[in-house]
Order: sequence, then C-alpha cells, then structure tokens
Amino acid sequence: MAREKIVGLIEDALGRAVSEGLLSPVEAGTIELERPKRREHGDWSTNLALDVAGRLDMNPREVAVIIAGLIAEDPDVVSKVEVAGPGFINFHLSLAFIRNVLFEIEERGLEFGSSDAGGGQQVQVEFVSANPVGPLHVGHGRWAALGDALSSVMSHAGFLVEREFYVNDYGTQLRNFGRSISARYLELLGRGGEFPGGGYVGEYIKDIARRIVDECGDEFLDLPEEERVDTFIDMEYPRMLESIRDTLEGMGVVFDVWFSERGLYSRGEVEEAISALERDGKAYREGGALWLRTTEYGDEKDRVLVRSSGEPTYFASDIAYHHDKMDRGFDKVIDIWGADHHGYVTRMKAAMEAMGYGREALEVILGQLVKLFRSGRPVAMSKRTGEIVTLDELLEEVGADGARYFFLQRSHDSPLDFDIELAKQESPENPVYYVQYAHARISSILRYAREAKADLSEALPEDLVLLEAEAEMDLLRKLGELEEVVEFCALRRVPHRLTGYAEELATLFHAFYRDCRVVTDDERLMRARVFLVHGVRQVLRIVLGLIGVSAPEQM
RNA sequence: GCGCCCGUAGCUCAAUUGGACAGAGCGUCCGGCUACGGACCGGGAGGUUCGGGGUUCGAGUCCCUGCGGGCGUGCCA
Repeated sequence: MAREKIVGLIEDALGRAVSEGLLSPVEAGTIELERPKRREHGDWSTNLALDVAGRLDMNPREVAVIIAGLIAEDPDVVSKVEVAGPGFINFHLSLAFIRNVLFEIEERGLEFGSSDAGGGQQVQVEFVSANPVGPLHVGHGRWAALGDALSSVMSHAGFLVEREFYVNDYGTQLRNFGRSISARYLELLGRGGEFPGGGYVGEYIKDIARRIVDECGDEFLDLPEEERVDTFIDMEYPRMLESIRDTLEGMGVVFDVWFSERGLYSRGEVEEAISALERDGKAYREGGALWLRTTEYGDEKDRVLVRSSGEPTYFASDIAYHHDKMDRGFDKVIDIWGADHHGYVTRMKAAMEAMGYGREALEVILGQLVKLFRSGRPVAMSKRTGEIVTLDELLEEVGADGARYFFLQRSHDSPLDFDIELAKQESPENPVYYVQYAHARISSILRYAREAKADLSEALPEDLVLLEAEAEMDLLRKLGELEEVVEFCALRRVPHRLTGYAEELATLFHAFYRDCRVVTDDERLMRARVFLVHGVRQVLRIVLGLIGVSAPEQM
C-alpha cells in the first residue's frame, strides 16, 4: 500500500537529515500521513515538519525543505515531492503506481479492500434485540442496517465478527404481552374487563387473540388468569420471534446467534453473576435489596440488582448476559441500543469493571430515532394508541435496498428523517438508484463490449499506460482508496460513511463515461478501459455488499 | 436542578479527531442527448461554522461562558 511506502520514505529522510547534521535529533512520534482535500496538494501529505519545528526551534518550512530534499526518488511510487503552505510535504503518486490498483482488484476479487487492521480481534455485535412482543418498527430497521453493515465492514477490515440478537423472553414485557392477549381474548368471548396497565394496545394483539379463538375456541376461558397468561406467552412469543426473524431476513440481515434471556436464568447464570459480585464485595444489601456499587466506577448512584421482593432486575440479567458474552471469549462486545437507553451506558460499563473486565471491553453505540416523512410531511405515529408504521410495511413499500441505504446514510448519532416517497422514487434524487445505476451501466457496457468485439483478451500493463485522461486517473485514485475507507469505517464504527464512498465512486464513473468511450476501434485502449470499468464494477459490488444493498446487472 | 449529546448553505448531512481556499446531496438558476443505458453530465448563486472570550504557527474541531435544542436522571425494561 502507498501509505506504508511513503511513511518509510519519510522516516529514511528524517534519519538522514539527523545523521548528516542538518537537523538536531528530534522525537517525531508516529508520522501522520493524510489525504489532502485539494488535488493540487497531491495524493498524500504529511505535517511532520510543522509538528517538529517547534521543538527544533526552527521555521517549519525550512524543516520541510530539508526533509523533502532528502526523500529518495522512487519513480515507481512517487512522481513528485513538494513543500507547500506553512510546511506541508506533499507527495504525488506516479501514474504507474495508481494504475496498478486494477491488477490488485483482479487478483483479490471480492477480498479487495480487506485488510488485517482488526488483527483478528474477536468482536460481537449485538443489535436489534427487540422484545418479541410485537412487530419491529422502523427504528429497529435502522439498528438492523447499522449493525449488519458495521459487522460486515469490520469483518472486511480483519475483525472476527459475530452478529447476535438478544431475545428478551423473560420478565415484565413478556408478561404484559401475555396479559394483553388474554384481555383481548376475553373481550372476544364476551368477558371483557379492564385492559391491563402497561399492556400493548396495537391492533396486532387483537389479531392474535382472534386467531386463538379461531383455532382453539374457548379452551382457555376458564383457566385462572395467570395460567392463561402463561399459556399465551408460551404459545405466542415464539411465533412473534419467528416473524421478527422473517422481517430481518427480508432485509438481508441474518444473525449468527439468537441468545435467550430465559437460558441465562435456567442455567443459573443470573444467580451466579449476582452472588459473584456480592462475594467480591462489589454489592451490598440495604433496605432489603441488593445494590451494586456502581458509584465506584463513575456512576452517580448505586444500582439495584435484586429488588426487596427477591426478584432480580433487568440490570442483573444484563450483567449475567455480558458476563456470558465475555466468557465466550470475545475481545470486545459492541451493543447497539436505542438512544432512550442513554442513561444505562454508565452503569453497564461500571458493571463490566465490577466484574473485572475493562470498561472498554464494552462499546455502546447509541442509535437515534427515525422520523418518518411522506413527501416532506411527518407521518403521525403514536406508541400510546399503537399506531405505528411497522418495518414490514416500510420494506413492502420502499423495498429492502432503498430502506437499507437510507437507514445507513446518516451517522447513527443524529436523528434520521426518512422520507418514504423519496426512498421509493426511481430518480436521480435517490442515491440508491444513482449508485446501482452505475453498476448496471457498467454491466451493460461490458455486455456490449463482448458482443461487439469477440476477442477481449486480458489487459496488459503496456495497455494500461493508455489510461491517462483526468477522468480515468480520478477513477483509479478512488478505487485505491477502498482499503483505507474500509479501515476508517471499521475502526471508527461509522459504517454510514460507506455510502459516501459509493456515491463518490459512482459520480466519478459517470463523469468518466461522459468523457471516455470504452468500446472503440483502438483495441489496446478498449482493453485498458474494459479492464478499468470491470474494476470499478467489482469495487461497487464490494461496497454495496458491505452496505447490504444489491448490485443489479440491469435495472 | 444535575449529567451526557448536539448547534455548519434554504433543507439533510460531511469535514481524515488541531491542518492548507469549510465540502456533498436535495432544492434553486443556466446549459448539454446523431455512437457503449439521459435513471446521466457540466456550470452558477448560496456561509461571520449559534453569540462572546481564550489556548497556538493554525480552531468548525480543544477550554471557559451565554443562548437554543435533544436525551437521561426508577427496587421499569
């Protein structure tokens, strides 16, 4: 990769400057190399001289000139080195080096852009984890798109990633679910009473109750309420979970592990985790409850693990859950939570520390919510009345590709305005189609090229010399950025930045298409350009694959 | 009240963690199809980066302060 080579050149030059007595010995630290914003500033740039000048008590520009003058010429990699601005040293890559990316793409196929930046670290990404008490809403869709793309991009960057869905099949929410069904069931059979507080008022509960009546009649009518609730929970939550799984698969999100909260209890892990904390003096009894000393790890108050009723809190089972995760050997666990769980982060990290794991072993990504719009007007939604747009409805209307792309367009920490009409539109205002169109257009060109010219033997390095137009070089440079983009998205946990890269690449391709004809009478040039667009298509496939959006050959 | 996050073009967002003239998309205005897909392309206008101080070679980015917004602050999950 260009980066390492250039860093090497700089280190050598700095060493020589010192040994030749041009500069006093100076601690340079890691050499920072960055992509300048402006093209005139070259392909890579370092602020090394600005950084060390202060410590050398010299003018930064002077330092830059000395170092730049000692940088070894390497025409296979760097064509020009210059000092600019306050003391930046800018590097221009040689055209030959830039073109070589095409051979690398050819060689590595779908692996192109991957690296070992993650060093094989084992990472678990847990996301969605919706209570199986109702259909997924659009917010879940966003976490799904985010978690899945993050997992993909981290895998590509050399992490070993597992996707996990935590099933809250225990506790209050599930009871509320059962009670709600029970209430509707009784209602249908003419014994309606008061609807339970905290119950789910959505229409789907009535549908479930109706189905139970259709299938089983009044079989459960005379059971004691709690028994009926239990029965309904056991009957219905697996079905609900199944339909959640279907919805997610419908948008191409597949989990490696579905982890049950009930299992934690049945294996005694919750109790174990609690008593271990108590044994280690991390928890204490007060007022009949058991408290975890989270204040020792930065929390503002201690938190209850076991209520005075003897019942463990959700926090307790979450601790057991995270203990279990760490026990499975992950180096790092990433949880994606809705922004409303914001206040929970500190205490969970405190719990990690109390258990003896570093607080950085747990990383929490808070996802902001999704506001739905239709042609610029907000879509009314009310949790209270159960009037929500489900993820299924959204996928039905805009399609999985459009939905995933839109969910991923913005940073997870800013609220997303999702315009349904725009996501549906098959027009240039819709970036999904813009990128997919580039892929389809290339496919079409390649089909045409094959028909028009029977013999399209592989391009050779001497053919590639013909690639020199500005549009061609811009495209090649962009292809060469994939690996660092993937690394950046993975290490900074910003999968949404992949969409920006995809759009930039598509834009450069469309500009190239305008300026350069691929299929021409000049056979060498044609071979070179076919090779180029083939590489562009491959990279589009890789990026769309990471995002989880299809790459159609025709549209 | 206290804690965390945020405030960048008319709108939605970027800005390589302190770097060079703050960039894209949408919208708007002007222009471009006799050859590989016009679902495309080129160009213009649009900014005191919420206000005020500070730190330094250099601030949208860091510190202080004011204003405006979001979220959190349960023996709920």
